[in-house]
Amino acid sequence: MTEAVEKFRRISSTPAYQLVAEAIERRILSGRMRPGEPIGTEAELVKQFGVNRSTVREGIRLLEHDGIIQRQPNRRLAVSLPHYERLATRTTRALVLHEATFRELYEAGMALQLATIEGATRHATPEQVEAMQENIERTERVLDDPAAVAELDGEFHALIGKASANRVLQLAREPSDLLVRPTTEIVLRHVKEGAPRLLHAHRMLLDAIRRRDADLGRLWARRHINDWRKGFERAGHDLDQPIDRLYLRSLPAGAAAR
Amino acid sequence: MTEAVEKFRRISSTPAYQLVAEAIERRILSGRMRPGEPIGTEAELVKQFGVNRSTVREGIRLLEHDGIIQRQPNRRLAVSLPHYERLATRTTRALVLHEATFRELYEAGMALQLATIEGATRHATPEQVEAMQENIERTERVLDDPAAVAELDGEFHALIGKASANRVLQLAREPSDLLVRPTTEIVLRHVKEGAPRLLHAHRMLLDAIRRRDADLGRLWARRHINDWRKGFERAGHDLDQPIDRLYLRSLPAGAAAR
DNA sequence: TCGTGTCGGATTGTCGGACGATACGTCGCG
DNA sequence: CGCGACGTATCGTCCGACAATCCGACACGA
Repeated sequence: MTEAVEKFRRISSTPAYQLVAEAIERRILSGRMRPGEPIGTEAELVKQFGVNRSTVREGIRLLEHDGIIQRQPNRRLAVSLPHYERLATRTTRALVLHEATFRELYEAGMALQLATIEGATRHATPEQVEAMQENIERTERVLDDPAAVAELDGEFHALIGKASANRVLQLAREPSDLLVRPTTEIVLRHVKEGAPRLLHAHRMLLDAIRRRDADLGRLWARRHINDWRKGFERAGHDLDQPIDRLYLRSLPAGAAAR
Repeated sequence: MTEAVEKFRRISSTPAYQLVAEAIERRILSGRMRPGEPIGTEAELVKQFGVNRSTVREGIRLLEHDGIIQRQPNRRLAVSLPHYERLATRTTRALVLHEATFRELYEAGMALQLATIEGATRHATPEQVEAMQENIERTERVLDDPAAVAELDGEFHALIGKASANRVLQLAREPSDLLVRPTTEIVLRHVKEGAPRLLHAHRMLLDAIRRRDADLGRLWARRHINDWRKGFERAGHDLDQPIDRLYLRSLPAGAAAR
């Protein structure tokens, strides 16, 4: 089965606006430009690249959209660090479009949460512990309001994420988090004992972090997530259904390109 | 500490090109447009939105860049499913820019790999097992070529990822994978017994998948990753150094906007 | 001195129009 | 029937232009 003729790749020239974006991106990634450093104005880039302003603008938009460059209050362009949130939003959208199921979310979330809590038990700073404590106290005060509790639950897990001191993990975890959050409120609405159980789990997680007891942390993380799953099912949802519908209802209006 | 005056939010109007992007995105995410379905031509969108073509183009670029719309061979625009690779590339870049360390990569990678292999032991199809077997055989034949082995190692783990049948996990795992891959070659170059050990681990992982033995899979995944870490350190690298340098050397030329 | 109104330059967002290149469908010819 | 020429549609790129806004400078008055 020798090939008689050598095959050619599909020919395709890269459009100029992409070349512009790649050129700037390479310079940033190479470390030659640090965050905060200004990129030229559009007019300057036009001169440097020798293309039209429209072309430059299309190229810049891509990087701006990715968050690796940003407009300062001056309106001038500057290198910047991409925020996790933006990335997570993209990933979230992709998962919705691919119609990933809640079961996939549950299984992946479990693995990620366990690793996160373990990191948190090892690396949490006193300030972070303090913030979690404060979060718990606020939760106590709004225990009857599912939306507020769900909101604070999200915040609590974000705090644990930060405390894990592992950015790779955080970036991996955030999308699942974004997808779980909207359902938490739904679960709390259907399961009366949901909020107290959630609060108790948070207390135990914080306790584990304070004791720096990874096993205890994992135990309660597991329970906490299983609570969510049981509540989800008890609320009449099927774990094998795709994520989309429930998620979209709570998609913030301007979440798109932000 | 009551505030005397009520503060205003920072005022900011959304530019038209973003509104265009958001409008189209919402329609896609809502499910009203399915993948493959054509969006109008630029001229049509100009008429519908009542803005200039340049504006439409800037908006379209963003969605095109995200991979949720795509140009067909016709050059016409159509809704499409974002590919994991593209998302992973973004996340990867973000991690490099944030100067995440190899230790974070190692810890997160461990958690993700363990979960992935567990999923694979449960869900791998015969075809996927076959593909892994074939990958192992190819690896045997190029055992002296670090670059080739590293390449096949990446492929092997991608196969396991697919076999896990968990897209959330896959999306979470891919960025770490992309970052680990370049270092594998470096490790193999410095550690003579690296390639055979890697091959053996792959064999054992495949064996575990065949037996559907999750514990065995986890065991070998753990060993496999620890091998990588030890090799990494033995090659003279510090686990606490940021990822950038090593990564960028192997960044493909056109990886940027692709 | 400090706050305020004004002005001009710089920059961006948006616009309208234009051209060449390419993909596709059609049609006529052999 | 096969095949090449031709016209149309669409995109990538370019050009020039204008209003809105931001910034800095400057003068003015309390």
